[in-house]
Amino acid sequence: MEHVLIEPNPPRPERADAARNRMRILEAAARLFAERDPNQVTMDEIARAAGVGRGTLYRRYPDRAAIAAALLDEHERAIQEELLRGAPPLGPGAPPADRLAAFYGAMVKLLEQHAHLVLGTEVGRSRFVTGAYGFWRIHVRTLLVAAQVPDPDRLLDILLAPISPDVYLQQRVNLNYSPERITGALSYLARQITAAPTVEPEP
Amino acid sequence: MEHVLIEPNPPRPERADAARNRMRILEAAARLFAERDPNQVTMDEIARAAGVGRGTLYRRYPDRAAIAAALLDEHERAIQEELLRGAPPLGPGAPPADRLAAFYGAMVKLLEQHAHLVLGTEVGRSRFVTGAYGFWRIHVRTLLVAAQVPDPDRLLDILLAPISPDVYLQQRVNLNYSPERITGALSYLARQITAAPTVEPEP
DNA sequence: AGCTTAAGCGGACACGAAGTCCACTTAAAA
DNA sequence: TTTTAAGTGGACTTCGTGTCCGCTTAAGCT
Repeated sequence: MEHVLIEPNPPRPERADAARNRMRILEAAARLFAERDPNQVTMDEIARAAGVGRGTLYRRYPDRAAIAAALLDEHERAIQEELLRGAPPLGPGAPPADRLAAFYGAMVKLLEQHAHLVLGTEVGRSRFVTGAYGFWRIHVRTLLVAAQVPDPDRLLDILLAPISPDVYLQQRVNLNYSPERITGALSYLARQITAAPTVEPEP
Repeated sequence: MEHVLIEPNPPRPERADAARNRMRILEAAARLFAERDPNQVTMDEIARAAGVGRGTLYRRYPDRAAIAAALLDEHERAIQEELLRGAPPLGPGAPPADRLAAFYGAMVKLLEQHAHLVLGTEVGRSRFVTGAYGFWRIHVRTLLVAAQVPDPDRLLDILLAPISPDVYLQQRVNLNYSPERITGALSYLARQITAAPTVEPEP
């Protein structure tokens, strides 16, 4: 007996018109998201801007968040690649404190360009279930372990909280802080958190 | 010439039926918010649960956020009072590191009881424009100044980010961390951030 | 007590967005 | 060319929001 088929559902290649429409949708959505608060952009608008029917849009993307996630995907992948195999201090080789600071720097750069999009991906509590969030989490964990921070797990979500899109926009837009200033603050946080503990942990 | 009237609009006392309905609304909303995700509770539901018409509800509260804010108000006031005039380490008198840790502890306690409500107050980016947020901000600033942290302002929103309701619920519900563990992590953060800087600031 | 007035009330209504459904079209394999 | 099913698009249903306006009633005045 021979297993010719291993994949449970052999994925048919995408049809030509489907691919064309997918591109149209992504382009139209990118444009709309850029010029306005993504959460105010309606699915209908995106469909019309893409020259596509509602049904077509919903076929692939169940909501705005899915579209924003698709648009964000490549940028996030690029950073993930650099974290794993790029040059220090972002990639391996530098001390944990420097790498953590560099990670924050990369996230600020990402947010500076695409904060709208990241905000657009947030539907309810969705941020934490994204694949990307899990990746950042693991990365930070590795760095904290390397820095010998006690009980690193409890700190992960706390350290990722400041790079949520709304906190970033609060600092950037409402308070008019420069990206450099925010990066500086996060570097400070990175160094202080990876420094030797000031008090002994409970016995 | 004598100023008899200083207040520009002498506020008439609330009418009896109005007061009664306000209480009904608050009670009904508290119940609904407690048993379900506040953002899924509709204004119409609240009105019906309170035995009140839609118009009556909208007269006082323009949206869910306003109701949640009203419900939260007293609790937040209580904490603010303690921060200003309570016993150390929450109130004045203790070292800044301890006070910051105590502040985090108080916020965890608040979130533990009313995370739903705090979540309910969030409509769009509203969190940062609340009066309470401004208060926490000033308080933390005072502590950082006392601890001689360099350029404290840049750190304020970063240090408040971990006590946003969604980050708290992510740790508490999704990850099943105990409140004590979260408090512990935040205490660690408080101590490390107020400790002497590990590297010199830029010249 | 009766009268007056405006705050308060509540339900009907208009509007807009979400999401579904299904008959038609068309790419691509046979 | 025929076949087939993926793909399309727009009409339709459902649901929540917020407003509007005629009626009710608390409370001040005489």
